[in-house]
Order: sequence, then structure tokens, then C-alpha cells
Amino acid sequence: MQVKKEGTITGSARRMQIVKATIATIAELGYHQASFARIAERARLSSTRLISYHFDSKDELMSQVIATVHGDLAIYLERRVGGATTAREALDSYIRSTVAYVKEHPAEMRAATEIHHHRRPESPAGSSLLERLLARGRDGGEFAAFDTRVMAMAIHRTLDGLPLLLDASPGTDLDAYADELAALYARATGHAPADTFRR
Amino acid sequence: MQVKKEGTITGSARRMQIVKATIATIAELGYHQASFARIAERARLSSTRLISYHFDSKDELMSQVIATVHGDLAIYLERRVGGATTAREALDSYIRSTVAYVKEHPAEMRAATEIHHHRRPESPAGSSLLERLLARGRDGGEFAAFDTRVMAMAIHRTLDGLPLLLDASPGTDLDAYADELAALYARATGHAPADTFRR
Amino acid sequence: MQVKKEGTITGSARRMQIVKATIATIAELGYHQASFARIAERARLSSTRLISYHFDSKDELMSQVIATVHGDLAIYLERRVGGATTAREALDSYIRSTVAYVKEHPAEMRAATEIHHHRRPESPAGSSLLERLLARGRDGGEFAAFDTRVMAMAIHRTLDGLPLLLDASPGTDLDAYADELAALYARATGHAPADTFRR
Amino acid sequence: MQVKKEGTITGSARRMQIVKATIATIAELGYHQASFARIAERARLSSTRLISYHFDSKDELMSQVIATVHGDLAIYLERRVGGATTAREALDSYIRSTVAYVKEHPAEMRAATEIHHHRRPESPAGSSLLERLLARGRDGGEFAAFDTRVMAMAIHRTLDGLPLLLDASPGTDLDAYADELAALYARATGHAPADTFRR
DNA sequence: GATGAATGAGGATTCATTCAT
DNA sequence: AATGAATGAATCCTCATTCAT
Repeated sequence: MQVKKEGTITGSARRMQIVKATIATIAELGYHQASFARIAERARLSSTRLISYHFDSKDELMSQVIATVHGDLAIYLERRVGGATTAREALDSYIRSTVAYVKEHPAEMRAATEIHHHRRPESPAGSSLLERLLARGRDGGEFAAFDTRVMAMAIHRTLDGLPLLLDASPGTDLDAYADELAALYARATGHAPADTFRR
Repeated sequence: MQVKKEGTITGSARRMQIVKATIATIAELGYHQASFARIAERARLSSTRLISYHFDSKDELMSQVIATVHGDLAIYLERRVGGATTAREALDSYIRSTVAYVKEHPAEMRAATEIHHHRRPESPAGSSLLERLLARGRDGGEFAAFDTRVMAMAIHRTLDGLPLLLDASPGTDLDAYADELAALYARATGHAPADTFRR
Repeated sequence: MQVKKEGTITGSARRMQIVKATIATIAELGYHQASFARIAERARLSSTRLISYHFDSKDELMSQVIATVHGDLAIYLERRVGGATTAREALDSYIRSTVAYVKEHPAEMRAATEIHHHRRPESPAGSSLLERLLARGRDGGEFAAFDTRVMAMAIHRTLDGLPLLLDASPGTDLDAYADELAALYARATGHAPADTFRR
Repeated sequence: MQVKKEGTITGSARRMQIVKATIATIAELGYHQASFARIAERARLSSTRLISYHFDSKDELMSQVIATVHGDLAIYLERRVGGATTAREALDSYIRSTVAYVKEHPAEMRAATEIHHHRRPESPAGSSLLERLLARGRDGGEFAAFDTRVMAMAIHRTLDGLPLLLDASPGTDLDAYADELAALYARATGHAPADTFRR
């Protein structure tokens, strides 16, 4: 294949610069407008050649964007969700933290989702933090019996859909959505008295 | 603008033929492979010219595909959901019927979802059947208090995500997913004893 | 694949026009300078798009060039070689006629040879007119015993090498080369008294 | 111009390493796949920069490859052909030795030929060993009268065509081809009783 | 002697669309 | 109603080479 430029400091910095520019471009213009030319323009690169110099292909660039965003989000979540003692608390925190991340990094989230949508359906990432969390709660009796894969899919896709709601009603505060979603999936996972989780 | 070809019989048939070929192409090859050339090939058209003759633009063609599928689904749903007396029954029927539709028309559903994903986030279709149903149940006291827009979004995106689950675990029966999702959103909408809706 | 444009009259004419322009471009600038842009320029086409409209790929265009030239040459040869009664006469005529063709159509010959050289070594065209001619002479006792495949290869490559000689000594008359080569392979095929075929 | 790196020991070794990698790359992938990137990869160089550091241009690299191979072959031939007393023996040895070289160094031969084919027809190398040998035999009366330039071209191109035959019939032994070609050009050069040189 | 980084020109090809019957 | 022909902009990517240590 090709000699990777990840090892060096400057190379790594360039890669990150390009990734950031890609995120900004997709967030603003949408995936299919995010050509190398447009990305290079935003990153103030002398030519698109610099992109293909640092990334094997457009596909690899996009994969890198997703990896970067998901990596960021994972760190963000683990730091916040880690403190929870019960699975129920953890789920509540997971949902609210994700919404908070969307609020703080709307471009990142939107870019990752758009890229994901523009790819052929690949098998999902396997057992995620969320899925493990759900399994723990269900097996420990905190939650009702349900298929964790289905539940995780539902939660993920609902959270990914937040930007759509924001576009539809730009004024709405994301905190309200966080409350709403936390309550929704608190009920959906069952067992606990509903009142506890009503806002 | 251009004179529409919808009025005539043969024109209408041609349009439907092209729409069907578009659905099949997207379902098999994915949206971004679904070029006019590929669609024409599948529809056995002599040239792509026939497509632009019958549709103002690619965008209009894709809109027509979505309109066709959503129209079909709407009829399908109204026929099945209409008989429900309570909002709870209606929601249960809505979810199960949608899954059934996915089962019977996988290509249609996949095409509509892919097209939707490949468009810039436009404002959703406004107050849908689902949203009205949810409002009725909530206002009538059957459901807990929640934002119907958020709940509708969650349900829609979860249902649209079904093909992803099927790709990940091809063997699974869709009937099992229907039970699972019906139960999930029965709990999520609150109030009724959970046991009633467990399978 | 793609709907071919060969059937129609104008399409066929366009294809031939492009083939001719390709031959001229290769003959003058060489294969690797013969880009679509350069060919389109020479053919006075509005854009390179016209080439890819009429040919599936550059490879198909080049194959078409070879097919055209070899088809022309085959007709040329059959008309002249057909009259020979003995295999020896036929061979003599084959060589002289090929040289004559090179003289009359230098660009065609050069283009075909260059294209051939720029492709990965594919298996040759199988039993050619030349090879059959050699087998007839050998089996009939006119020629010595030899491997017809090797002899045919030697003759073909020698004839294809003529343009190289012309470049080296531009002044030389091709008629002299024809005599020389005819005598060379008259001896090489053996048996007949050498003097007969000396010029 | 640029200061050549031929003088130093390590520089010379690097140059040879790159030449060898170029030969291997062309032999395996073909000339037009043999980019600096691909060659550097095969030679395990950290970047293509090392190539342009040691060679003024790609053209110079390719010329060096040809010079290396032809130099090798020349030494090989002189050692074997030198012992011959008559021109006829020398020719026989020349052909057989060249075939032997092809057998022992297929990659080198193929690379040299491909490079040669991919260049614009330049004037040949001038009076070669082969051409001098032919002139000696002809002028001394061993051979018939013929144009040594034409005969040399025929022999060279026939020998260069051997790889094509091998591709067409991979099983065949090169020794058989050596016999066949030696006999062919023994007859082609004339005068001596053909039987002497039949196998 | 060696190398990571950067460069811009040029490559074929795909695309939806318009022209002219 | 249908169609063959034509179009030019845009795509990603590859290339050999130069810059600056």
C-alpha cells in the first residue's frame, strides 16, 4: 500500500486540519457537495493534491472523520456516564450526554451522521457501550426484558435524528429534547415507576 | 416549467415504469449508483432521454419515488390502523403494520429511506398520521405526557432503521422485531401496565 | 452494458471519424500523448465527452483502431495473396504486400503497432492467414520443416519493425526493403534453390 | 544538470537497487504500472524522493535499466560468441546464447523490451555486435548477400518476441525455440547446405 | 545521503441535461 | 411520444517532480 503519514507530528497535524475542514464543509454544504475542491478551499490548501497525499482515498478520509468524531464522543460519554451507579442512571446520563455533545459539537455530529447515511449499509459497530449498558440493566433486573440490539438501534437512531428536529424547529432548546428523550427511553426500558423519570 | 406528462395514459404508465425501475436500482445498488444510465438500463429504455422527458429533473424523479412509496404505505396503514378503537391499539397496529410493509416491500422501503438520507435535511412532512394518533392518545389520557413530535421522530427513525438490523442479522424474522418494537413503544408511551404488551 | 451506437449511420460515421483521428494522433505524437483531449482536438470535437459517448472506454477505442487497421490489411492481403498458386509465391506476395500496405498507410500501421506494444502481452490472434500459408507450404513439401508458429512470429515482428528502419534511415525506399525481406524469408523457409529468390 | 551520484559506493549501490526494483516491477506489472510509487514500494524505499534524488528523471532511470540489461547481455554474449571461428558458428551461438539469456533472466529481458516499446522510435543503437558479425560473414562469403541492417533488425525483433510466444504457450521449452530459431536464421543467411543446421 | 512534505498539471470517466428531429 | 446525438462541468485520482531540511 502506501506509506502512512500518521507517524510524524506535522503529518498528523495536517491530517487533523483536513478532517476538521471536511467536517465543516459537510455540515454547511452537505455530503455530496463536499468535494475535494471544496474541502481544500476551506482548509486553505494550495491544491486538492494535498488531500490525496495524506489520505489514500476519499473513502479513507470519510472513515477518518467518522473515527475522529466517534472517538471524541466516546471519550465524552465515558467520562460522564462512568460515574453512574445504576444502569438506569447510566442510560439517563448516556442520552443527556449525547444530546449535550450534539449541542456543543453540532457540525461534528451532523457530518458523522451524513457520512453514515451516504454509505451503503455496513454492519454496525458491534457491541457498543450502550448495548453493554442495556444488557447490564436488563440482566440485573433494573430493566424489562427486551432485545438489546433493537433497543440500542432505536436509541441511536433517535439521537442521530436530533438535527432533523432542530432544522424543523430551530428555536427549540436542546435541553428540552434531552429531558424528553431521557423520559421516553426511561419508560421504554420499563419496570421503574414512570413518575420518577417524568420531568 | 414544462408540460407534465401525467395526464395521458401511456405517459402515466411510463412514469410508473421508471419509478419502479428507480426503486429497484436504488435497492440493489444504492442511491449514488442509481444514475439515469443505470435506471434506463434496468427499465429497458432506449436512452436516458426518456427519463428527462418524463421528469423535469432527477430531483423530481426522486420526489416522485418517495411520494409513491409513502402514498402506498399511507393507504396500507390507514386500512389497517383505521379499525383500532383506542390510541394504544392504533399505535400497536401502526408499528406492526409498518414492519409488515417493510417485510412485503423491502425494496420500496429501502429506496425511500436512502433517498431521504441523501437529501439535505428538509422540514418533515408536518403533522402525520402517527403524530395525530399520538396526540389523540396523549390528550385523551391513554398515554403519558410527551412531545408528540419527538416521539414521532423516534418511532419513524426506529422503523426506518429496520433494514440496518436485517443487514446485520439477516436470519432474524421481522415478526420478532415487530413484537419487540410494539412492546418498546407501548412502554415508551407510558401509563398502561407494561405486562399487557409483552409478548 | 451500454447501448451501442454502431447501428445508426451517423453514429457509425462518428465512430470512424474518431478512429481516424486517433490513428493520426498516435502516428504523430505517440501512444502516450494520445489523450482524449488531443484526439478530440484533432477530430475537431467540441469536447472529449463525445469520445466516451461513442466508446465505452479508451481501451475499447484502441481495440477498435486495431480491429479497423487489421481488417483493412486483411482485405488488402487476401485480394493480393489469393492469386498465388504455390505457397512460396503466396509467402512472397504476403511479405511484399504487407510492405506495400505500410508504404501506403504508414500512420495506420504505426498506430496499430504502438497500441499493440502498449498493451500487456495478450495471446496472439491464433491461426492467422500467414500461419495457414506456412503450414500448407511445409506440409506440401515446398518448405523445409519448421514450427509455423515461430516462423509466423518472426515474419510478423520483422514486418512490424519496418517503421523503425524507416526512422533510422528515412531516405531508403520501401521497395528495397520488400525485396530484401522477401529474399530473407524465402531462404528461411528453405528447400528452394536460393538463387531463384535473389534479386 | 545535476551532480551524478555514480561516484560513491553507496550511491552506486542505491542506484543498482532501484534499477533492480524497476526491472521487477515492469516484469510483473507492466511498464505503465511502473510508477515511482510502485517502484519505491518494491525497493522498500521510504519515499519516491529517493529515486528522483538518484536519477535526474524517469527517463534517465529507464535508460539506465536498458543500459544495465544490454550491458549484461553484451558481456554474456561476447563470452560465448567470442569462441566461434566462423561467422556461421558465431550467428548460431549468438541466437542460442540470447535465448539462453532470456531463459535465465526473463524479467530483465521483458523489462528492456517493454521500455523499448514504450519509447518513441529512436534510432537504434548503431552498428551492433550482431550487425558486425553478419557483415563479416557476408563479406567473407559464408553468407549470402543481404542488407545487414535489415537482417539484424529481423533477428533482434524475433528474439525480443520470444516472451510473447512463451505467454501464448507457457509449457514450451525454450531450448526447442533456440533450435528452431538457429535453424531459421541459418537458412535465412543462406549459402550453407541447409541440412547441416537442421536439428 | 536521505527524506517528509508539498505541488499543479493532467488523466479518464460519469453525470444530468439540452438540442433537434 | 419518443429518441439519437451532443454537451461541458465536475468527479477522484495518479503522476513525476521540487522544496526545504
